[in-house]
Amino acid sequence: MSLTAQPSGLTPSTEDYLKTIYRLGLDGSPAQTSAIAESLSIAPPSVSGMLKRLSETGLVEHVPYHGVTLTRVGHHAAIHVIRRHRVLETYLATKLGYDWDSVHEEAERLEHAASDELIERMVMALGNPQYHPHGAPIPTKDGRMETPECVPLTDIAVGELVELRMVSDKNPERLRYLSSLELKPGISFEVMSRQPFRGPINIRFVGSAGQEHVIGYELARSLFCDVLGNAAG
Amino acid sequence: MSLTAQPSGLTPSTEDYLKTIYRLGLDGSPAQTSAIAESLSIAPPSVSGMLKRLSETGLVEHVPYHGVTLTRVGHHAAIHVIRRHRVLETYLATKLGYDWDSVHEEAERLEHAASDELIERMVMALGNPQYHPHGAPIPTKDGRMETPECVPLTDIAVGELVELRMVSDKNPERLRYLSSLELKPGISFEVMSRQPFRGPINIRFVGSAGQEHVIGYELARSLFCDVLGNAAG
DNA sequence: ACTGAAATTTAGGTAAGCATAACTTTCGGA
DNA sequence: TCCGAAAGTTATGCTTACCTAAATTTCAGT
Repeated sequence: MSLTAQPSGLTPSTEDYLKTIYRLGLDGSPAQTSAIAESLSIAPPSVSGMLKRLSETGLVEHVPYHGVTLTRVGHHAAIHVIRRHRVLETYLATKLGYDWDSVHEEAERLEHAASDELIERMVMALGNPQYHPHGAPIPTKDGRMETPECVPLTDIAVGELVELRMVSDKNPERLRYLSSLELKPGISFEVMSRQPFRGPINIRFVGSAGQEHVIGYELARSLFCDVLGNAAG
Repeated sequence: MSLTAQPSGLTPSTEDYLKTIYRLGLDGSPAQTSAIAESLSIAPPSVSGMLKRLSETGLVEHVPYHGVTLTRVGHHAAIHVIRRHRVLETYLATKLGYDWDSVHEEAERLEHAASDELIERMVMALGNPQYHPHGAPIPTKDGRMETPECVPLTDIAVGELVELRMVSDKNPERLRYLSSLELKPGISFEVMSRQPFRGPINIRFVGSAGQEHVIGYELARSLFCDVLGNAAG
């Protein structure tokens, strides 16, 4: 009994920090202390303290007052956690009937407790999936992640025909709302019109029904799409 | 993200203590500090400290120098953890192809992270099982546990015909060994002979093959059986 | 009843992770 | 260039949960 050490050898808290620093660093710039603090709902001084420890263990490169980046080791560990998280989400949604919008919270806890063996067994049971239910890519076991060339809906011009690939939102309410509109990965639609000044975007589903929806700018920023072509063409 | 609090509201450590105190108190006597310490691989003074905290939160009744028992609340929490543990073990073995002997370690970690919703979804997927792969009963959602009237193999007389119900051992090597002898819950055998002074016990499987095995006393203590009747009768 | 070994608790210390309050650094704008 | 707000860090303290060493309590055997 006991031996409640994490399979990864890292603490849950450390894994959460690595994931967050990874995500905030995706644009190429170092992650800021305050952004990490906000993302994890932790006070900034606590983050400073943690960054010091992470830096000492060689997981991150911290330049005081100038943000933090992952080392090669830290990057690898972050990808590993993200793989676990996304496999768990996929498994929960596919095999255990979880709603599309409620898997995140459960996976957030299990990702720290699940061994690699469990994750690989789930991958096998799922038939080696490439994408998870929100459309995000699942990193491979050896730490590579295909980054599909998709673009936020806010960057797509009127008249374009697109396929929704990925919804990068963690708010269950918003996910539920999108789900209620049938805005799930895989669906195709056309951008009908756009209001200026970060205004809402009008879309129409491809197909017989051809329902129209108005999407607020904020929400549209988290809808990533593949461009299929111009509807007029 | 973050919000890595346990679904139960109790810390993993607390849950481990409650499980252990439950198990050690099954014989009706209070659990001793040193027994808890040994079971959890923790130094006795650490256990004393933890018992104080558990006592203050009302989960246990601790009489210093005289052992500890679970309060009603603590008992309920312990059963809850055991249910989670056994459902997880059953699910891992049944649905994800885990070996009979390797589920324990994985369940030991997941039991602290799995929400009630996950556990109930697993129960549904399994078709509401009554027993887990080692034969131990799974407590019901409302905290009741059928205690089958089974007896350790060491208490069974020569000539009795029994069915193996439950293997209460956590050592993977021993479990593997039993597995290799086909000594799994559900199998029936007859007690052929017994050596005195805690000596080994000779058994023969019921059926065409009728293989015989010699079981050491220590091992036999963890094999719990239902008595089916007298083979000679 | 007493005594000594075993069991247990108390005393004091460490590390991880959080917090708040106070200080320091950075950087844009006058 | 300098100044002040914002961002970040240091200082300090808390809780959980572990440790070792030193006291204390219990209890069996005389």
